Amino acid sequence: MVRDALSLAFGALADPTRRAILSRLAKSQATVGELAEPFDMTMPAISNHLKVLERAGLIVREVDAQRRRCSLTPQGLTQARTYMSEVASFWDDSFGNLDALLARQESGQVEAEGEKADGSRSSTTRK
Amino acid sequence: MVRDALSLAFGALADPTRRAILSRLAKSQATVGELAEPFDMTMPAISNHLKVLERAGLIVREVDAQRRRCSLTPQGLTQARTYMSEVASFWDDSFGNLDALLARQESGQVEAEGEKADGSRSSTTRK
DNA sequence: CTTTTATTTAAGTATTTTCTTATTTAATGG
DNA sequence: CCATTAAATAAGAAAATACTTAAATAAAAG
Repeated sequence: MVRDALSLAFGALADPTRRAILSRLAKSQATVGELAEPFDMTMPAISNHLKVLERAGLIVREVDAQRRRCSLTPQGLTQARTYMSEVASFWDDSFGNLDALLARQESGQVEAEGEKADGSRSSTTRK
Repeated sequence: MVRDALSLAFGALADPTRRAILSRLAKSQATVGELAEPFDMTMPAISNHLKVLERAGLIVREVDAQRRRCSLTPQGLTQARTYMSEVASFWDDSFGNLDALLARQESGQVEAEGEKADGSRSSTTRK
């Protein structure tokens, strides 16, 4: 039940409503009500999405009288991007040249393959 | 039930076992059995994780006799990284760097405001 | 052929997630 | 004070996840 930070961040990003909220917040901060407005969803549902985003370190909420002003925070996103760069370094030049990767992909070139795995025993059922 | 590509990718990344599998595959491709080996989990469980990673466009499986050789594929990861860069552009490089934001946040100043949402009736219950 | 190896599919269950409606908290404004 | 506004919490239901064991498939090896 105590998920690690990366799982929380990626889990939070795995939902279109939450991503839309983040995109909205990338433009400017907003109150809960303002964030809820575009969605056909009740406030408690949005409130819960915001809780998920907050626990993931993607947003922060500051109290302003009876409103909660939400804004983006770098933490969660930074960690997540770092992890992805590590995995992507397999293709990705020297550790993080996204543009180069995008260019390669657009031109349909996918490279990779090459190294062989070592030998190892297998487990069919339980361990 | 038909999730969008980004949700599939982030959802796939939101699990430590699957991330470990990806990290392993970033070193070299491997068979299902080899991938299962480090985990205290049955083969069907791993098989399902691989299915999730495949549907997310993070890995591909090629048949080699009775084994399935798994390797990373850029698609899913690239899309996910692109999305994150967009959100992160709020702070990030070109659009005002991270340090600037941190400074702004530490000093309690949160910028933004400015645009007003249009006439928005609040919805306490349903919409 | 029959057995072994590698992996998937099927079926069932426990847990988590994502919504809902109803209620509560708490600050503002008359 | 009392009504309104803004949001969170509670309780509960439906669906999705992440496992399990058992059985099926399919190629390789004897």
